[in-house]
Amino acid sequence: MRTTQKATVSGRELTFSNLDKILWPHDGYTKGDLIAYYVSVAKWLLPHLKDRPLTLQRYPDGIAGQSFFEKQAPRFTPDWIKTIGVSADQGSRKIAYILCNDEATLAWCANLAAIVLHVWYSHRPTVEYPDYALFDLDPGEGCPVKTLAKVALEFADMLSEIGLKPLVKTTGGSGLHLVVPVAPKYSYDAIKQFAEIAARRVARELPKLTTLKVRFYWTGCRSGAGKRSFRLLVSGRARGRRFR
DNA sequence: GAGCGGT
DNA sequence: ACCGCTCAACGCCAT
DNA sequence: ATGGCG
Repeated sequence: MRTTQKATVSGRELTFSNLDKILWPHDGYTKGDLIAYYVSVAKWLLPHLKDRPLTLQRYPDGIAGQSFFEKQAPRFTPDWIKTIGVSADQGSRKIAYILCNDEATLAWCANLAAIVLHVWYSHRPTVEYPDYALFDLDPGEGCPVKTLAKVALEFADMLSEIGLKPLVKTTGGSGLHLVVPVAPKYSYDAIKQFAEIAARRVARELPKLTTLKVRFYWTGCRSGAGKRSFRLLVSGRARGRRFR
């Protein structure tokens, strides 16, 4: 049986379903908990989502079940939810992405068991122009956090020297992110090229003879994977061989 | 999770 | 009424 | 090559 209940989120009447459905079987957290959590952090989260094309990663059967991604806003999306139509490439059809600009939209997404939210690196109205580049630094096997941090900070220094203002962030996992804000006036392609050059320089200039094993991924463009995204594997095992 | 189309 | 399908698009790995 | 997995 499917239980529903109405609730008002920042002035908007929403219908939630199966609030007691367990999405985290180990911890017992439910879909209701997910919604409550997202609402509770909305004040800090929303600024990062505002006006950015959103892809939902939904887990209707919980984190142990199968997930799926959803770019196109579902047909049943209420009309008060803002969307933005963007085509992946010239000539391909537009996808109407959700813009999660308010608490009610966030709660509505959470009700769809959208545990993970992916946003583009650009926002309306300059949706073709990223406002940051992102380097994902993953520790290779046996790479201690300290080494990873050292590399991140040196990388940041290099970028600072050419006038950028990079930020080093922790991630949910074991890696670090280097976020590099840029003026929204360069294409995804241009930013990608810059990022590749920067990553290659780091690979060249950083101590190779230490047992350093760090991977730099340019997960660049837009959200998650996609035609315009590009991954750079800078350093693998001994003496950085493979490139992609 | 929700809607759709086929049985 | 119920079932099966869709909902991104990569690289990588196994057939 | 093709298909499944993450």
